[in-house]
Amino acid sequence: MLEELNNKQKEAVLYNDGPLLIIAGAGAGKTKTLTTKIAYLIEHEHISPYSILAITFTNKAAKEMQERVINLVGEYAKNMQISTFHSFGLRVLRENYDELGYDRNFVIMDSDDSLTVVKKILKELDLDPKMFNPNAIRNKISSCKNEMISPREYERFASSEFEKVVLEVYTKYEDKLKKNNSVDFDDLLILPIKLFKNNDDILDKYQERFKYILVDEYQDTNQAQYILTKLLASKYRNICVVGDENQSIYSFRGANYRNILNFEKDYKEAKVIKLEQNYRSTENILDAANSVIKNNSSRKDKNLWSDKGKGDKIIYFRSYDEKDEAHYVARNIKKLLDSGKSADEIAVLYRTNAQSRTIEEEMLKENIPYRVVGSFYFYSRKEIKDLMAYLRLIHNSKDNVSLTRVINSPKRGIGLKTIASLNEKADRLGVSIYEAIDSGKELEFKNTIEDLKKVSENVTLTELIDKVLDTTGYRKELESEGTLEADIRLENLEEFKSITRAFEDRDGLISLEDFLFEVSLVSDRDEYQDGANKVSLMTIHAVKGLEFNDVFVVGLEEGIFPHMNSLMENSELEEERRLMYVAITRAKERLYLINARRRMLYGKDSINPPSRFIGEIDSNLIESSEEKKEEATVKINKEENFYTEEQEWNVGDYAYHDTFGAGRVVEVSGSLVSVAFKMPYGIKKLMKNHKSLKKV
DNA sequence: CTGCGTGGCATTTTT
DNA sequence: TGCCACGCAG
Repeated sequence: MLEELNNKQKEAVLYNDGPLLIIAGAGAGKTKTLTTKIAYLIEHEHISPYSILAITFTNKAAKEMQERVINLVGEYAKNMQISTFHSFGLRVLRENYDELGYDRNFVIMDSDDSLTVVKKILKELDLDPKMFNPNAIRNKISSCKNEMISPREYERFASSEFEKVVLEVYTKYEDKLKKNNSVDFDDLLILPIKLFKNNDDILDKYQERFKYILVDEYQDTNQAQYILTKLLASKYRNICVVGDENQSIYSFRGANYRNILNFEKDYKEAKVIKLEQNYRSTENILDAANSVIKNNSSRKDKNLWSDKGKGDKIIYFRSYDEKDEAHYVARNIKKLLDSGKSADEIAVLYRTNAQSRTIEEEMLKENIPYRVVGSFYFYSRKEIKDLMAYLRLIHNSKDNVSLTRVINSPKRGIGLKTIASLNEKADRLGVSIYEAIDSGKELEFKNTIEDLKKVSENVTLTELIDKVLDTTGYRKELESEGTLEADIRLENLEEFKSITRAFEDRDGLISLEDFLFEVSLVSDRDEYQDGANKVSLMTIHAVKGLEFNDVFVVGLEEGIFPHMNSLMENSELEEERRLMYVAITRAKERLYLINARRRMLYGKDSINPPSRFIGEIDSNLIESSEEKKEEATVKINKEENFYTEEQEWNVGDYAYHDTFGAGRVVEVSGSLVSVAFKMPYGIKKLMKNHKSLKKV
């Protein structure tokens, strides 16, 4: 078992007495170390799998880890608990819903549902959603919850008008969820904490059960996850966390990489082991990653190295526009495929989902097999959400969110007015909307659901779905539409049935309850399957933990990557840089960095200077693509026709100069502007309308 | 209540 | 650019 490990990894596997922090750089064999460690605990330390809790970042990672441990020690290992924080929280909740004041059949609301609730509350409060962005409010509520700030506590912080609105919405939001017998994602972490804090005996039970706790991707834990871990580990202190602060990319949803930097303060007796040998990438790629990340200030010292040799240089290509960029990517992927490389080993990475579109079009044109991971994933499609809402309603009729979603879909002549008055009645009587229904077309709807409830007791889940689609008229409505779009929706519903069937094949019968819970926590990344023999298109956030021979990073422009919204705060810029670090370290053999001189953005043409991250890579590691030179000359000639119109300049504007690169206007006088460029150029006086100077 | 058209608008990353 | 909210006519 230990043979395949290096010394550091071995040390990490063998140390099982007390807190352990494993600092593992990208590609340093972290998963291997963790799985071997678990296997070792079971086989050599004779720890019951039942006492082991391992937390991973995705459900898929959990499943893989479990499989690998089973391979090492056999089926016996099935009894261990490997899950994400959220699934673990759900499990605790299902075992203790009563103490927390929920009904057995509570439901989980996804972020879309939460947003719907927030919008609804704004309406009830008669607040203009244009003045108070529902999304921003939802995010604020979520971050409060993740930092364990209750509405009552938030009262002390809320001073601005926006915050006061948040406070009001937050209070109502919590109230509504409870009344709906539903919980949101954040509750899955917070409610267990509440439970443990208020019931020593229950906490003790879980501490006794999970004597060994392992947490992967520790740099991405938020406050709630941190506390949850701490509570569980505080008795036996056998806690092992693994992470890399350079790969912390989720602070926007409350992750705090300092949790990893502070581990040694929390556990004074902690042992620290660094895994610094990278088994994934060539030296050039690693050097590039290191030279980028060293521009960040707060990090633990770490020195990633590889014995794979220098390898190919990093290829940089500056395209004319986003179409040209996509074309370049497609052409080079074609070359790779023609030379016998597998599509599985190629990835195109971008900062924002919106960028996938152009790439996708080009892949279609060039007939390259591809898949887009994430973005518009299966469970967020309208027809799937509708079907899910029906199923939830059958399971828990108090679920007002699901009810309002489907009460008029397919059309039943129940409009906004009817729903509003039902809502009001329900509020008045202190019951759910479902319970408040007693007449009209609504009653027909209610009867349909009642019938389905009875049906659900005697049929399999897959059969139930057919019944739902038929008796509600949902299928019929789609069929009568006859559009291509409707056909796709029908196909998706069939696809959904094959998922439920797979569940049934796996576990025999699956109950509606188990299914709803299982499905509400699948993420888009969980859909990612190996061996599809397709090129992967995904955001850098989605690619974490994966690796490819050839990686194309597109859109490396100021304002896109690093993203516009992160330029003001240094901490946010550093997060973008970590994102760049993650992107680079996905590549095993070849890395392509690409950007566009101009690009359509929000319907407008915009010109962006190259990303600063490119400049941070030692230039001797980079080779400019050959194609660049030919194309660039052609394109530059083209460009000259475009930019001769008057340019208005103001102090503070960002500018881009063909020779001097990115700069910022420091003075405007007459027909001249003074622009501060990066060293060695410094401040230059230039003609306002010169072709070489563009506003960014 | 429903369907259609328009105009205004915001656009990061997601368990 | 594409989505969504809104207003209007049937």
